[in-house]
Amino acid sequence: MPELPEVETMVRGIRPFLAGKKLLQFKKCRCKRRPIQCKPAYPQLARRIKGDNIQTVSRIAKRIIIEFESEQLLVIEPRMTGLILADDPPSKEHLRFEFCLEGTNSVFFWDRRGLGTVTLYYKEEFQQFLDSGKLGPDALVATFQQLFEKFQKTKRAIKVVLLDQKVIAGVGNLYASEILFLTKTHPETPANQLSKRQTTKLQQAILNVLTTAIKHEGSTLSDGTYRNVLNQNGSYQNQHRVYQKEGQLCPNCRKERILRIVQTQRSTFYCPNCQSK
DNA sequence: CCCCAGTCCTGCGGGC
DNA sequence: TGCCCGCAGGACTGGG
Repeated sequence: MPELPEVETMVRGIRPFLAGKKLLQFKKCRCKRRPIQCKPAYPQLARRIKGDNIQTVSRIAKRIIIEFESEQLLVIEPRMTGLILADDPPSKEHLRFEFCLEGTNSVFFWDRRGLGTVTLYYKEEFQQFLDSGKLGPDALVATFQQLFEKFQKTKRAIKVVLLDQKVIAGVGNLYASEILFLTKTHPETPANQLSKRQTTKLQQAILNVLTTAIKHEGSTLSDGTYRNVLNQNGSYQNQHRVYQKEGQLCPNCRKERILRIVQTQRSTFYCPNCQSK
């Protein structure tokens, strides 16, 4: 499940294949399944970028941003199982789109569950979206002050708040548990009960966990879905301390076992000893 | 406005 | 052995 580190790894991987290249065609693959959500609808979307030159490839939170010379932005959200591949895809069955490029290999968007989305914006239109506040600050640049102000405004559990993309954008279910373990914070702690000192620690842990995960090219879980653009596994799953470790001894205190609870229909993992209320 | 349950989707694994 | 059901969760929708 691509979160910020996995999407960052994808972006770094496809940049050499896409930046500075002419997009001959953005081709929809023959796929019998329900098509990926596309705005504007295909083929209008493809028509607007056919023959356009790709200038930059970047990332905001869990979104991939491909900027064209025409000042349009193609924004890809991989969501649960979407992958960008510069290699042969794992199965043709779930191929969704092909970037047909001039003088180089194709790049593919592959998505098993098909929950991903593709949206084409005009530059100013995307800026309006960013200004609307629907997306909070990117997790790698969010400041202590931004976090503390938003935490103060809600008594929702901190784990739930970390997943709220309006508060901080880029953290997903996996990294939220890992981050709270590092700061020894109970996941059910009301956000407005976090002190300035605890919030400072949390902000540092967010940076620490996400940048370390980027260095390890993200996490490939047991379902094996996430791969980098060359179809290789990430390795941060080997550094996981609590995520999917229910029943195992806590790697910190080595006394208690990791618990799993459900918060807003999502699993949370924590150590009841290290992360006491 | 705030918050949460439901929804989309497919593949896997447990239980019978 | 094979079928069925529940579960995985990112982000959006609707309703209390």
